[in-house]
Amino acid sequence: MGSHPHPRPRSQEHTGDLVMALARRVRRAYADALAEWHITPAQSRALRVLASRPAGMRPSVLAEELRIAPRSATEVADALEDHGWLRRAADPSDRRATTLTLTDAGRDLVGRIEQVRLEASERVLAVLTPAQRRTLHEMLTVVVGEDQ
Amino acid sequence: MGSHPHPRPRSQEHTGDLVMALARRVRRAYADALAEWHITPAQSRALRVLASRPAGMRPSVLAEELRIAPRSATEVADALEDHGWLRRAADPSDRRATTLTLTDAGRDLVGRIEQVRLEASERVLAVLTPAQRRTLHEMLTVVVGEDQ
DNA sequence: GGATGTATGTGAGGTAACCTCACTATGAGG
DNA sequence: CCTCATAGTGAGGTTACCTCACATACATCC
Repeated sequence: MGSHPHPRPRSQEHTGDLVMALARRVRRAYADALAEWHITPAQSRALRVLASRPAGMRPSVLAEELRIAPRSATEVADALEDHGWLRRAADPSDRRATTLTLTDAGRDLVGRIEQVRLEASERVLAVLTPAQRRTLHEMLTVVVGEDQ
Repeated sequence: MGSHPHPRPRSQEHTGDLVMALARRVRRAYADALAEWHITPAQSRALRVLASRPAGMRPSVLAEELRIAPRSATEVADALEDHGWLRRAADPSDRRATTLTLTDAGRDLVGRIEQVRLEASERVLAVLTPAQRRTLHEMLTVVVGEDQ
């Protein structure tokens, strides 16, 4: 079962399908890169969100950022707290609320994750010339750019 | 809470992240397009695989194509059969085996799905010029092209 | 300064789409 | 014919999400 026995034509697929296929490849590369820390993609996304914003984020805001239900953000925060990458604290201004803050270990991890993700991304796109990579990056920025 | 209060810079994200962001958008567009038939993405992928190959495919081959466990292919086939889009039959040459064949309704559905998927894909990429879309398509073909 | 209504985070429990393991029925080779 | 491999599937587990209900706390209006 070593090599696939069907060199199927990719050319009939439309662009959206190619995007999905490439994304699958990138996702796999990312997952491999994250495996050493036993971190899931959702958790790494949460770490990045937390690092990109002032400390003391609320779980509900995290949920909104990750586009998941508030209840699910609690679970992601649980996991990160178990790993010691995040600390919960009471919000002094609202005693119902909790604040989420990265620990030093967590902040450190975000940097290292970003590095291996970047490398994984570059590995996937290595067949393109540098000029093509720039063009691709620009076009994707345009398409993804208009918010929402 | 209507519009997002943070026009965050996308420019710091690397290309792999942009690919993932675009894929999320395409996936959502596809899912919306498929909603009217109550079909999941996995089921639509299965339909396409079945349509792209001679009739009488084995569940194990379907599993391999979809890169899921054989047991999971059984479940996908169950769902498609429940919808009336697929028929199971005994394989005359091997009485352990089952063959999967699209019904007329199933084959018809594949065509209509392909149409709405194409439209969804084009809608997402509409901000690009036709020339840019061609370039993007070519580059993605190259990147995705080398099999495996 | 209570009553009323709303917002926050989380416990409890559900679901979809995958998984592994074990089993039955069948096929293939010595 | 005895052994071993293979095909499909039942049983049950896992993961990452979900909804609903609830305790607590804030906000407002009389």
